[in-house]
Amino acid sequence: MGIQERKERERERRRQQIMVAAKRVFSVRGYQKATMEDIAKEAELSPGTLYLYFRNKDELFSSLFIRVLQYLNIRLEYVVNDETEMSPVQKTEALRDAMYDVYEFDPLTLINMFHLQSSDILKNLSSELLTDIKALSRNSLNLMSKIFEEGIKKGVFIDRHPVAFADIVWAIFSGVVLWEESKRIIDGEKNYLKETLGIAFEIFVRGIKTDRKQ
Amino acid sequence: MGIQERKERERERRRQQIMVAAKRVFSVRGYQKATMEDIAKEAELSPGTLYLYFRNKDELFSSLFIRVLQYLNIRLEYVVNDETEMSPVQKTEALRDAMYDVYEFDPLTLINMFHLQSSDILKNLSSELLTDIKALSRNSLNLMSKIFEEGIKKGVFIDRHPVAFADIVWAIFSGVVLWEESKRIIDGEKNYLKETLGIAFEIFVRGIKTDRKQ
Amino acid sequence: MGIQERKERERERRRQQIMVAAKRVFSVRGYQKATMEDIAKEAELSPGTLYLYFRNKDELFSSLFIRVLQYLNIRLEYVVNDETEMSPVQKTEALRDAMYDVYEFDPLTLINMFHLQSSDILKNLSSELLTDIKALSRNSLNLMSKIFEEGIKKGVFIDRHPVAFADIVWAIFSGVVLWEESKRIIDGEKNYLKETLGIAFEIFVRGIKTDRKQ
Amino acid sequence: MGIQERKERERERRRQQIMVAAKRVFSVRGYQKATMEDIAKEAELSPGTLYLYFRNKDELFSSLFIRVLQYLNIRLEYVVNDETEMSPVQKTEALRDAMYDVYEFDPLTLINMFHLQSSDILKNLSSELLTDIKALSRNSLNLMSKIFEEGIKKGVFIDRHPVAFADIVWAIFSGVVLWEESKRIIDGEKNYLKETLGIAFEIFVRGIKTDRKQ
DNA sequence: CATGAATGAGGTTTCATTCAT
DNA sequence: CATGAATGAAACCTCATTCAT
Repeated sequence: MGIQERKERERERRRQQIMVAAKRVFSVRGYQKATMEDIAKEAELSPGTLYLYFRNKDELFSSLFIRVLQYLNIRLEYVVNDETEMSPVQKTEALRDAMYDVYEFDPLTLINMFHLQSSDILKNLSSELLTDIKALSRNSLNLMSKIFEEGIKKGVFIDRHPVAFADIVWAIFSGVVLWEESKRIIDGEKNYLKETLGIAFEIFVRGIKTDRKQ
Repeated sequence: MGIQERKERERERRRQQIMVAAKRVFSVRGYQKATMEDIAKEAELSPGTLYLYFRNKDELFSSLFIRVLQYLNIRLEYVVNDETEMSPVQKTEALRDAMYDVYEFDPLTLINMFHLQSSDILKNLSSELLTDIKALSRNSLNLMSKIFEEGIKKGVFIDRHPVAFADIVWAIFSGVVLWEESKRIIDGEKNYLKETLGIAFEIFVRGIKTDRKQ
Repeated sequence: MGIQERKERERERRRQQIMVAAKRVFSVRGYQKATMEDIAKEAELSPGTLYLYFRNKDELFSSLFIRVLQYLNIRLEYVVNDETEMSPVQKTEALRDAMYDVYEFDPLTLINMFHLQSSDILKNLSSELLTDIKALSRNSLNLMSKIFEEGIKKGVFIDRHPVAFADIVWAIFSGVVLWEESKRIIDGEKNYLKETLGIAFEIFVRGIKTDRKQ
Repeated sequence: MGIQERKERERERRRQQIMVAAKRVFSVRGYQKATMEDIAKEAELSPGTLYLYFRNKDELFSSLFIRVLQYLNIRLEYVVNDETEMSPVQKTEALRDAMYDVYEFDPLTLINMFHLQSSDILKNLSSELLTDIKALSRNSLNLMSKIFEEGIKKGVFIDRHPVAFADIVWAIFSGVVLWEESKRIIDGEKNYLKETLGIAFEIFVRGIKTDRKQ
């Protein structure tokens, strides 16, 4: 391992350290209320150091999205490229589980993604980051739609454009997550994400099957 | 009408005037970027006056939710208490249209409702307001679940707890709105909310019907 | 005096109060080392208040120039439009005295005007302010050149373009001021501006006269 | 050459290397906007290394003045000790050309010299550096005044104290440079330094000659 | 009741300087 | 000697909120 490479690795480690701290702070405080000083303190670094690794607060925030989207893509690819001869319906179940794991991987960053105020944030991103986010988003949509495409081809799912299905899955997922979270906030109750997501997916799959009896 | 009452009425009028202005400003700017001065200017009042009607910015913001929830309840009651002998499936279609109108009534306040940063906001609410929000939310859930209850009773929908269905409808709705909005933000494209919402509802209803042929 | 007018007057008074404070602080500290908080403290106001009257630090700084340039123009017009039948040479003496008074009016703001770092500042000005500064600068050049134009017409001064003369007067003036000031800084000695300026002007006028004997 | 001496020489080379880089960076960016990191990068060194050769940013900045003043002195000595029997008036022309070359040698450091904000800088200098600057300044004044002294002795120039003349030459020079620069900044036009300086000197020389016809 | 000028705490970001390697 | 990552003080500016009129 060259000295160059070691440095690069060290640098990456620091980035991760900061992102982990940022994730925690943003999760607890939300984007606006989280201060760079909070994050620095959480990372046990000085505020100035953060700026050696991230151009500004927006960019630090956004880089967290990338992590989640990357994880999502990995999980989806795993489902799509499955070698074990899963049926289309089984694949939707695997999809559901993948979505659930994505949520568990980083619940609060994910929620922040749906955060509309991010519109302001997105505008200020370096085009580099924005391009990455777009690419990852599109890729995950494409992967999901492949699942439905296959089901349609095999005559198991009704014949609608698979991307529309993928959109709806995304929407259901977002909706369940947000709805559960918002109930949790208002009521202080624990959430039933797994259960609700399960039912929602079941209903969805029932709705797109060509024949009721499996 | 007593003098007391007239005063109260006048006061309410002012509150509404401010809320209308606030809605416009929050919609365009988002919660954080909207300043109290912006809102005051929009309402053609002075900043100080706002504080005579709302304790602080959070409370003003939150009171907008009430408006949306009230509108939602009115629309739902209309569907539930329908006298025209609509079938359960027709009622779900009416429900879909109601949801769509709710979105149109005040798209951005609604989106902000799903806004997790509001978690900070919700914590700072007067318990009075919070109680109102909770009550209205529950009421709308109950109204929705009545539609499904009826469908289940009539054997048209599968036999699951109607509140679960209502939750899912809420989730689909939230998800479609947010997903469409976020795509609109990222791509700068126009949104297809109506279309996507239509397909999602259709799939949902297909999924909960006991038999394919109506 | 209408209420509108009184308010406007009050507002102008505050602006002046801030500018006076700013002038003092910039003079002592220089542009970069002077902080808005320093100025606020000097004006016995809070930092935020400064921003109600000036968009930002640059604009506050630049507005001081306007004051000096306005004073310069007043003095120059007085010399140019003189009714007392001064000879061209006498007018150059009046010009010299005017320049000297301009320096006394606000020595340090004037010095800051020659401040090259202001190049950065000038770029950030509102075009409104920049336009004012340009206009005032040009006007003072024009006024000065009128003095020389008259002398040339009367055959008292050699026939060169009067604006060139005006430029040189400005340059001599700037040069004397800066040179005196820099000597003062390095040596801690008192300055001899009046004397040096007097000699410089005398030499200048001798140099442009068509004939030694007046 | 002892090992001690070689080290010293090596050290001096490094200092020069840094100063050359600093000159370039200060020229482009101005004192405040130039960062130590910029300079380090330009010198292909690390920021820390700069501090092994210069106590701080101010001292690095000021050491540039020395270079300019040294060059000025070399040029002036060349004019004063001329062997080619130049007349006093010709010497003033040579002086003018020398001043012009000084400006070309390092325009922006020179301008920064007139920069009053440097007052803050000068205060923080090591007395060693300050002494050097003073000595070089005085020396150049003395050299210039010798030119005028000779002219006075020969009856070509009027009988005033030669140092006063030297002061005025310095002032005219400073003034022209700054005035030209500030016009360039405001108008974005190219500068006419050579031309303006030429006219100013011509007028100056005309003004101190005892007789119009040479 | 209404005003709106003033407040001042607090946020983001920069950069001269240090010090462990 | 040289490095360069890290520091942290300090600057500018915003804006929710107050209070004298």
